[in-house]
Amino acid sequence: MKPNAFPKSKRVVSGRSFTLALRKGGCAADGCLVVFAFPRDPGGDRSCQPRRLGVTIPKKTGSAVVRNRWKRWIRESFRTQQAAFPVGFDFVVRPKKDARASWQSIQRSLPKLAHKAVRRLNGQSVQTRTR
RNA sequence: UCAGAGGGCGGGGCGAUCGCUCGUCGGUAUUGCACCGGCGGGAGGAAAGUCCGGGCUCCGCAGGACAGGAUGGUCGAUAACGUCGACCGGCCGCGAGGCUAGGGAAAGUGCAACAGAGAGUAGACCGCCGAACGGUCCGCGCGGGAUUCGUCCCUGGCGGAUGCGUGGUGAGGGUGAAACGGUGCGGUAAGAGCGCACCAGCGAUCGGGGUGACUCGAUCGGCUCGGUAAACCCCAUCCGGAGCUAGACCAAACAGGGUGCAGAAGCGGUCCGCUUCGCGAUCGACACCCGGGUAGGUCGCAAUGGAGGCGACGAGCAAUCGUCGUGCACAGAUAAAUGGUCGCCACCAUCGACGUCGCCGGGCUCUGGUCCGGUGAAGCGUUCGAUCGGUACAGAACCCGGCUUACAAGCCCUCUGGUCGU
RNA sequence: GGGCGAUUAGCUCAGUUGGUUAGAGCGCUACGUUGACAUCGUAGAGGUCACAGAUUCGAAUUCUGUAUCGCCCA
Repeated sequence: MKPNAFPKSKRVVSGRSFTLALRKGGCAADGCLVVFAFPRDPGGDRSCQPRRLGVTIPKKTGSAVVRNRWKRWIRESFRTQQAAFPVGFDFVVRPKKDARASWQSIQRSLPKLAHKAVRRLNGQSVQTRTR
């Protein structure tokens, strides 16, 4: 497989995965994006499962054209920098409320937020285990 | 050249690279999913709003009526429409043209604030009038009575004055969005369609034109009979309901039901048996089947298809229709494809050159020009260059016909009015 | 995709057979009361009735279109 390809296996497809990530996943945000991370299969070997991306854009963001632009920019920046993301996680990305889309800011903050979300998820799970 | 009216086109292009989606062919793999490569297709004029009308699908349905909703000049077009075309009437504009829910108010009910005298078979505030009735005053004369013979009183009559009361009036003033036709003459106490003439409007009849809305003309009539139906309402016409998440099919897992004959082997639970072994019964596990149908999937869903486009011919004023031709185009996602980056070009804007043009000044020439300088926001350009400049509105989700709304820059056609020149 | 509803002062709401100058409460401003504040009293400001067009003599109200917001079904 080509390194920069983005087929369906790298996308979050089912509604259940979305709700899982949004409910139980680790969350990180900055001025323009919110990223949720959730491990794909906690029991299995993580390193051989690809990272997956899901984008959710609420209708309040704007017209269909604006929403399409958000989604395409997010997808594109994931596709071009996917090596920089942690392996074996689902990432669900959502635009921050009232944020204005911009190609540069998305590209900059997406991998950073992904790492941050994973870190928070790990800390959270450690806490629940000790409890 | 300025101002304007109507209509149409158009919706940036090419390339590189990294990606997405569908189809197809080949390969890896092969139960399948998947991956790789080649080729081909991949947003719009509004895809939008969901305001109408259809197709299609399911449900309901003997027929009709009521309720409710929609439409509303006429004729036509159409699968249908609240759409389109032509025409008629009304209003606006000098005009080209524009707007028009434009049936019925002499079926019925209702409404009209404030102002005003009065708001619907209305009404007398100011004003005008003094005809009629009453009152008061004056004059005249008749009759009766009294008498001091001067005259006085009473009764009713005639004439005049007054405008006090009862009244007449709808012409004038004033109010209002709206006040029951207009002008003139007659008429009258003053006036008034009270009468007459003409005009406006309404109705009826007759005649001409038109399929029709309607229109033109003549005669007669009552004399005027208002506005609002996007107030209730009446009339005519139309409408069964829901919608592709319609609907059809396949179908894990879990639970349920059924079958597993005879013999043999054999796992677990329970029962028979005092216990063990053994034997037997039964349930489960197991295998197969059944209906319902969840997760999920397939079809619906895309060209032997569509009320498609284009061209020719024909019919029609036109909307549109008919015939023939035409590989001319047509995407199909489903957490939802059509994108990111870069380069070149195009167009626009701004700025600067250059050219041209106008104006001013000067020189030469000697009246035709030419040269130099200055000047120009709101002059021009088949010129050149620059800019981290700008290039709209907007994204298919079953499909069509319309309507409405949004829209950068650019382009084209026809027509009207004015100004200037010839 | 389909079906409903709303928009009036800074905020929450009234406002019906269409009628003069659109109201109420809270808030705001000023003055008074107090040594000062709260409370209280008096006065005042603040409105393109979401926008545009139409009907009407007259529209917040009726009709049509547009915009924004909200709800329901799945």
